Amino acid sequence: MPERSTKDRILNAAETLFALNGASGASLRAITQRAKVNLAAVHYHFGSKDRLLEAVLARRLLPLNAERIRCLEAYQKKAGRKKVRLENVIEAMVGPALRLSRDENKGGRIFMRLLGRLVLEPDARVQRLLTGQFETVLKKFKPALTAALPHLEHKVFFWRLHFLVGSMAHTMADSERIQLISGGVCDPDDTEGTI
Amino acid sequence: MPERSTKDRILNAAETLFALNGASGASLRAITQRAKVNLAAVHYHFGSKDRLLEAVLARRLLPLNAERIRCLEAYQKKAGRKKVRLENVIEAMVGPALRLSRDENKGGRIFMRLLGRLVLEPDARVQRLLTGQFETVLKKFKPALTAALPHLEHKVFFWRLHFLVGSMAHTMADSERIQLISGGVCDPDDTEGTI
DNA sequence: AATTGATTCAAACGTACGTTTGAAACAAAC
DNA sequence: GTTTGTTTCAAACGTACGTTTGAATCAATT
Repeated sequence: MPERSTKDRILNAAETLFALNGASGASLRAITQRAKVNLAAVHYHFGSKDRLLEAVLARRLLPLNAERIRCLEAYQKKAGRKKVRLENVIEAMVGPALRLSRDENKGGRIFMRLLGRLVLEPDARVQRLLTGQFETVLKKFKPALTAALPHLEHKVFFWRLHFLVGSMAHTMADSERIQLISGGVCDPDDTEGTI
Repeated sequence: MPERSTKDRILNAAETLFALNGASGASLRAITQRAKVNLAAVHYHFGSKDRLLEAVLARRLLPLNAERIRCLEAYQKKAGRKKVRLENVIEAMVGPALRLSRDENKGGRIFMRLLGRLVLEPDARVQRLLTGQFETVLKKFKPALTAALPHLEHKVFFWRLHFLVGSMAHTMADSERIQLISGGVCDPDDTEGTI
């Protein structure tokens, strides 16, 4: 394997352990040990544990959300004056995330699992981090979505969105449980089936 | 207010703080302080923090699951040789939980929120605790459910169950987010609407 | 009043954590 | 070869946590 920089080794180890044990459950000592790096390196390169988590998120979330917006705008351009079809709006939203989650060498699955966990994380700073990231995307998508679903009440729309987020978070965070509960009938790695 | 026993005061404080801050995020010091009880009282009455969490869960989960099974069996008795209708099976599953969540003086809402959080909690012991409780219920409900949905593949069935659990967990744990994200259109306290 | 058992209390213990420190190792420029 | 700035390292610091301890308090019994 190619020797990566200290910074990247820390980011990768942190991503994995944050995903497995939660943000407060993964200690810097465990992370630096896994990354084969000195404990103080985290504070040298990132400043604190919180900022390390920020960096872990930003590394994947910034490109992901940029790609989502890029996709949506491509559909909007293609549609011209007409509204974008619902399935395309959804594709622009979910597609980039799924493509990332499949891109194993970019740590996709692990990151998705981390994301699912963090959505339910109690910590207030984590929540601010996430909603801040998501709000910019939501702002872009909301008009397109409401236009594509004119017959739907606002209320119903938001509830559906809410349930969808919950399902996604649960699916991403707990991909083992369904295997256990279903007695092995369902395969969480079957990404196509999941969609 | 009626002065309750030390044990109950601890259970109530623990339930609230576990729900607000997560199982590992709520310290015994914060719990005992809220309960106006000495720190050592937790270990005297419950033995350890883990067993305190168990007690918090058991206090509500045992009656809840018993009620679920009781409801289902009542429907089965009424149906005689015929199979129980799907909506009744679901009522037996979700109804008792919702009735509990509405029963404010039994701490329903708080406990539901705790439950939603714990489902996504990384900790392995917590998971074993929950799945252990849920399995007995699932065993009772599975035949009734598959009978009520004969046309559905096993695979699809379990996926739907999985998504449902995720939605419920998210809804129960994060009742504030939908208000924030919807700009106040959705009211998380509107239990009827939620169903 | 004395005894017993259950409960409460303040204080301490040991451990794990995030963070800080100051010196050592390293690399590049002169 | 010396200097300069960056990166690594072992060690320690302070804090918060779960847990333990042993004495004090309380309530009921004899």
